Amino acid sequence: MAQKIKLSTIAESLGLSTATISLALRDSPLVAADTRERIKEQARAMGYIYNRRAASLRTSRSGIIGVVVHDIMNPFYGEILKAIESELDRRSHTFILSNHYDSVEKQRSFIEMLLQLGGDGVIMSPAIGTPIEDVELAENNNMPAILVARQMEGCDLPTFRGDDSYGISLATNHLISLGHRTIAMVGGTDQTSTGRDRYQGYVNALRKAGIEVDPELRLPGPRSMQAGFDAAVDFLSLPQKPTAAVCWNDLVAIGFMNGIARAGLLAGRDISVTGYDDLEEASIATPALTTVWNGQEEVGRLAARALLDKLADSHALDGLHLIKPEMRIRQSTGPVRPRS
Amino acid sequence: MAQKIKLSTIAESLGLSTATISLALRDSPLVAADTRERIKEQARAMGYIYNRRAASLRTSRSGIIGVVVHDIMNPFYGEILKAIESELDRRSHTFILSNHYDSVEKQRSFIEMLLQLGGDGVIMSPAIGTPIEDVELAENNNMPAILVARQMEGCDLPTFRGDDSYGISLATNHLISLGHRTIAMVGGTDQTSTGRDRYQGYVNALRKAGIEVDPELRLPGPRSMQAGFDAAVDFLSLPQKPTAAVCWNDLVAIGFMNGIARAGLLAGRDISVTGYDDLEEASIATPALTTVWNGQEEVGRLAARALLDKLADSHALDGLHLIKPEMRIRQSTGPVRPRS
DNA sequence: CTGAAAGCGCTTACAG
DNA sequence: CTGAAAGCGCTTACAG
Repeated sequence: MAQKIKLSTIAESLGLSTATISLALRDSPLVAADTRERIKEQARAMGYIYNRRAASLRTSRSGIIGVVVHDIMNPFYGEILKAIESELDRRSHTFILSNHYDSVEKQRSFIEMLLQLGGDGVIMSPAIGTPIEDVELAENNNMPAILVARQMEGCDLPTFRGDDSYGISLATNHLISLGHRTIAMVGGTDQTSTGRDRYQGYVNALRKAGIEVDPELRLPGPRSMQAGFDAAVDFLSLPQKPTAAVCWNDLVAIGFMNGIARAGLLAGRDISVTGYDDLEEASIATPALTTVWNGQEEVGRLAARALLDKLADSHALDGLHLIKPEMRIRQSTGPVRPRS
Repeated sequence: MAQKIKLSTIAESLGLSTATISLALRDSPLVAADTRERIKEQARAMGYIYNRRAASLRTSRSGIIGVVVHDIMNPFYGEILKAIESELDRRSHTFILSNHYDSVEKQRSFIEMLLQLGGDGVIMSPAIGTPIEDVELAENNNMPAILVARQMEGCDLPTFRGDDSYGISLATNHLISLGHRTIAMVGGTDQTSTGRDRYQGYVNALRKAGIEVDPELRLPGPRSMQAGFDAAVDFLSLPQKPTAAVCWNDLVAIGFMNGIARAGLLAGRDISVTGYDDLEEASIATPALTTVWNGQEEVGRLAARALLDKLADSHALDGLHLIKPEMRIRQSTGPVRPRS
């Protein structure tokens, strides 16, 4: 390649100053329209590449937004990210993505890296055990943070997530209305706000229906397809012989349906199964999965907007914003059939 | 927050020069060990944040690597990304991710953005129709590019992908050895090198076995679960009544298995189905999917290493590097059973 | 409407 | 072993 083209290269070639070039390239009305055009044309012709680092050093705005979630390969987060992406894209922000895999260290080093890069803000689904100092690190260094999908105790940051307790009670009530009385809860953990809320929603729904809560019917575990698949074995050997399973999410539910299928059992006929999230895959699964729509796109979109609003420093929308989940009834649930 | 801490803030507080601080923080042996410790301690205490933009402006190295693929939500790319991530992480590079969704424009604006940010290099799975100029744009501006999963004609850049033609012939031969003679190919497009190679591999395997190739048995389409699901309907109404389907990838195959299940047909018993990629989900699917391991982790890891090597400018590994696929036989394929 | 000059926060020869 | 000074490529008051 030839020599590096910079503002001053263009300026010299046109007999103008760098100030004029800089203004013209950013469409400033301070530069005469025809001068502006001439400059832009020349920049194009010379293959000029705007140096954002230099600009950002000067303006202390980088146009970079960080996003860190548990695992981008999980379609639940994928759908949130997609919404964030399309929202940021239209406002020409760059977004930098990272997984934290629930490692607080990995998450912290991401935040530090983002600060070093001069990130304008960060959207995060906090890792389990995130100390409040880690989000304060961002905030204190002028990098506002927005939380998605998970909540943090004692933290007033704008937070967008589904109403898990309510959502899971929809699923539980649906099963109860089909006549199920022995209902297991498969997957999840008490270590996240989501986990606690979902279990609580399940418990509340049972109690309200006058069904005794049996802690042994809870099969906690990871939130993956593989985990659901594995849990099927434990489920089938429970002495209580549950007739239905409220699964933590769609991935667990799909894995679980595959798991019981290996034992010759069909979801919706032999065992009723509900998911959570309403991923694209839910309606394709066989049988089609009864699940709870959890508003991932909504969460992503609102979070991105909240951040951009905060950067444009309009009014801050601190605190929790709950998205109302909705039931999606399909084929994986049906009237109770006693298990032999 | 208080006032911004920079090198000079630390320097003044310690009565040293910024040069010494800068060197000490980067562990230069030019600074006495105890001075170095004192400086680091002070930096920590003051909450100093290294300004990478400033450093990068000076050194013209940013530590940023761009990665752009069709769709990060596709687990095939997800597995490649995971391998790249773990490889880059250990060398403390930041990676910026983007989807191009096969839009050449979106891909180009990503490359331009990366150049503006001073990206050190880019790993890409080129969008359909990517003009050679777009990768040259990167290369000419001193940002080396590495290709993964897809090849570009007339382009000698280091490229890492599976041997698609060979891999699909493994799947086809497996079906032929089970007695299948009427084998459909489901999903895929001629617009990518991968698509052409896979179709060719299928055609070659059939010819070698003396089976006539019937173009109507090809059902091209997108490479998603939904597409496989939809294709099942077309497949079942083919007058040739194929007994087996070579699917473009695991997603298509899983969707396809679900699709035929809706018609009461079981993969492996009624119709034999093969996938491609050997995603984590393949072994969990019911029936477990017979598929072809395509070395995603291998592709990601090698690509990341090749890029880092190129940046450290050791020997360049230009040209095509094929990963040898391997057959994974599970339950979704079985001996031919004539369809009524 | 355009230009001269300072400064963003680093790193790197060059001195000492 | 440490310091003074220039410079990376922009943008932004400030003049004119």
